[in-house]
Amino acid sequence: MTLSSTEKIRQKKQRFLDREQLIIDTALNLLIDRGLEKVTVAEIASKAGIGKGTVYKHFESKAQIMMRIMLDYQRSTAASLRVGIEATDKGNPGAVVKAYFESRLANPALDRLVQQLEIRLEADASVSDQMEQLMDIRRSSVKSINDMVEKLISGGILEDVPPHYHYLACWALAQGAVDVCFNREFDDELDSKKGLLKFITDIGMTMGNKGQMRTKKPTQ
Amino acid sequence: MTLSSTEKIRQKKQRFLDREQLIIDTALNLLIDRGLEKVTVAEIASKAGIGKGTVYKHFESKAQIMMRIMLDYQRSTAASLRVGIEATDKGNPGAVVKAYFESRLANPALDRLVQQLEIRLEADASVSDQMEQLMDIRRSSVKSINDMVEKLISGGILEDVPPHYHYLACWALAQGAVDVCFNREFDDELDSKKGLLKFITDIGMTMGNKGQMRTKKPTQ
Amino acid sequence: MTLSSTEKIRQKKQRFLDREQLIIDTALNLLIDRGLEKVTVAEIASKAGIGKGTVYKHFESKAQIMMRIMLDYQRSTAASLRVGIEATDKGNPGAVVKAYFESRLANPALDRLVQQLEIRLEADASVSDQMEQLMDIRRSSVKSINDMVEKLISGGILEDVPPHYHYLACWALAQGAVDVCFNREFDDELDSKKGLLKFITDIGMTMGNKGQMRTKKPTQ
Amino acid sequence: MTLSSTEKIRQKKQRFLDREQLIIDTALNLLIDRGLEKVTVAEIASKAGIGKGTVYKHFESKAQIMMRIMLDYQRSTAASLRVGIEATDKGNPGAVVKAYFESRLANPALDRLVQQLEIRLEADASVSDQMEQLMDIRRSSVKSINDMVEKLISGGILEDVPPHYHYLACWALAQGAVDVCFNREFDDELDSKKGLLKFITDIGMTMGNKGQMRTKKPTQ
DNA sequence: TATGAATGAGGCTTCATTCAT
DNA sequence: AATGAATGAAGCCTCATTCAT
Repeated sequence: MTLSSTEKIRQKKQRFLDREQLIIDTALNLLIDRGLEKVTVAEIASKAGIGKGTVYKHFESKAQIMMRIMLDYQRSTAASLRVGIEATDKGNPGAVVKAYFESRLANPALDRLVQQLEIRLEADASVSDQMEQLMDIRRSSVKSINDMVEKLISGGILEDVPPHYHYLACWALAQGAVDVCFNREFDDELDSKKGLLKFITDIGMTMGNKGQMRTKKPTQ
Repeated sequence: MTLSSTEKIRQKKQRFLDREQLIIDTALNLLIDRGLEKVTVAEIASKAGIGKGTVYKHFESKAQIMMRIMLDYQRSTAASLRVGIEATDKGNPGAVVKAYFESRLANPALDRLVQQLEIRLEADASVSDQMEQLMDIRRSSVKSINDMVEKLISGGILEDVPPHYHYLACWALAQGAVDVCFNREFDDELDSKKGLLKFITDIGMTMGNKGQMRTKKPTQ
Repeated sequence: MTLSSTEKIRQKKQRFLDREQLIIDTALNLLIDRGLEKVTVAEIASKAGIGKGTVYKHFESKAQIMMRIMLDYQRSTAASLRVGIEATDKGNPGAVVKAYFESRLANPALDRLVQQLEIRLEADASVSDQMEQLMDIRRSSVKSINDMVEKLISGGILEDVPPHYHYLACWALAQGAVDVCFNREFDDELDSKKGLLKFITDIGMTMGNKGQMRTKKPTQ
Repeated sequence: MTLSSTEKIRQKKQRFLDREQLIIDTALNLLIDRGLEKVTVAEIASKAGIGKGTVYKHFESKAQIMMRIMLDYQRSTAASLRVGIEATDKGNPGAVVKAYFESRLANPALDRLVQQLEIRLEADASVSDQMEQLMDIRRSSVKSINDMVEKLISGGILEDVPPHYHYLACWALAQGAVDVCFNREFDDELDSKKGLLKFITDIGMTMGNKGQMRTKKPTQ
């Protein structure tokens, strides 16, 4: 049973792409396990079972591998968000926030890694193009959220503060929720962990909601 | 007017300690300005106006300098916290949280740096002793907080969930608040920045308070 | 109209040879344009529109490609020289020198490249066989020239110094003329360039002539 | 017998500079012996008996070492030339040319190496500053020569062609003379070598002279 | 005591060559 | 026969740390 020539070529291409994904996955695992600055290209290659040179057939540099991880993650987060926004549009006001928290908390280690990567690559001119792409995706997500927030403010559901306050407060809490997973006081059993994250997510979903909080200004 | 021998020795010690502080301060500034992985010992020495070898008279290694920055910061945060706890004991329930947020948001760049440093040094055996010290300080702070939270729960002020939920939620939000300062969507004018941080701090101070939120469970 | 089997094979061989020439030509252009050490086999293949593996069907190594360029050039120079020698034999004493200069100055970039290649490959054992071939061609040329020079010395036309002095002086000047084309002080207009090269060639044609030079302009 | 502190510091600086010269010398020898592309920084360090890192205390990069060799050589050639120009000014018309040939032929291997280096570094942006310096020195030399040539043309000593023809022709012949030393037909005994180089130098000193050359032997 | 020159392990990247398809 | 993905030796350079002065 022979394969056609085009079929063979397709298979080859697929193997090539698979290998690319293998590199990403291996790099991702190593970066999460051993920390941003401890992982070398040689190690990625060796753990992926390929030669060092092969890595450079797929990526121009170590920075590009990292950048790719960031972009993949940003795209996946943005997609989750879009689903959440659609659900909110259909009348479920908490859906965006929930989607947002869920997508970020689905793999806290990855989320945290991506934060580290962003700090690391921020000033790296060699990936500025991809960084710009990433910012584009993010800006587009943020815009969708802000549009939605404005609607919810108009609808009297959210407190009337500058719309991005809501987004950024939510971002901040999610960020903190991610980090809390790595807090050393938090080596608890899984149940407790889930409970806490739900506790925090609930805060995220209600904070800024009109009426429910701040019946009294408690500060100062 | 000659100085006594002991006085001379005291002066010498003081100069030595001043120099040590100079190294710490210089390292701190460089680490904040140029990022964790870009700063070399040579640079610290040069910017501090001393020789590289001198740095090693004060610190065994680069990691020890970083560790020292962490310890200093942890101690200062713990002190602020103690003040807050005392105020809360005297009947101002929000004071701890406020103190906590204020101490962490007083210098977000430093707070963030210390987070980075912790990740960086977590697995570094050469500083495990100091890391243990740091954890001791932290555990002690956490214990004080949890004690207080338990009182507030008993007093019906805070929601009755495992006490450390309150602490960790608060920690998470503060963490997020720190990070939000470096969010690229957040290059706003100062006023807006202050407003947002107050918005977030207020959330921190009310979240978990009984009665005010969660009159309806909004999730699932 | 079907082709005979031998015809098909001939065509195939021709295509193979064409491809070989294509590789040589592409390599040559790249080497001249971008410099000896900047050109990679991958680049040659890509610019020639063939696969990297194919290059290795034609040449055992990168060094062999370079060697081939040298041999081709040496053969072509030797041929020009033979023509010049014949003309000199027929009574035109300047013809050899003129032919020699013209063949080397016809493409100074190529001549210079070949010099670079020779330095590069001199000690490369993997091409010592071909290098020996090249030396054979060269030795044969030199012998012809020396024979001729001896006749011209006997005939009282050239100064009576060891015959190879004349050849080597001529070689030196030609070498210099080639290099002068790349001298940075020499970014002149074309006219000036031509004038200078003629000036130098004239020197080459008269130098070592007995008694006097240039009482009459001897060229064209 | 103790040394003063300043004296100690001076010694230290001197040792540092000596080491720098050692690196240059070692690099020079290796480059000449084994060819431009075969020499690695590790090798230079090892042959100089120092660590690899030490090389980088003295030079920013391998290219800077090469550049330094070029600059040193250019400066030394320029100095020889100045002496020759002064002698010519004092009434010895051949002195410049003689000085020029002698300085270039004093160490043909070095001269040739510098030519190779120039080709290699021409397009290297990382040394463009030093390359500019080098060109400045060279331009200054060329200007002095052209001034002198103009005087000699006015004085009826040199043929009336564009002044830089004389310089470039001379340059070309010197270049060729250098290369001839490495010509494989030229593995002669030393005497023959000297004779040939004198033959060529004489050509250099008479070429372009008005009326006639070599009615008298003009050298030495 | 303070210094900074010296060190070399270790990181990233390139590229000639091989070989399975 | 043609291809190009895979390989890994080898090169350049950085920087934490040491140690002689």
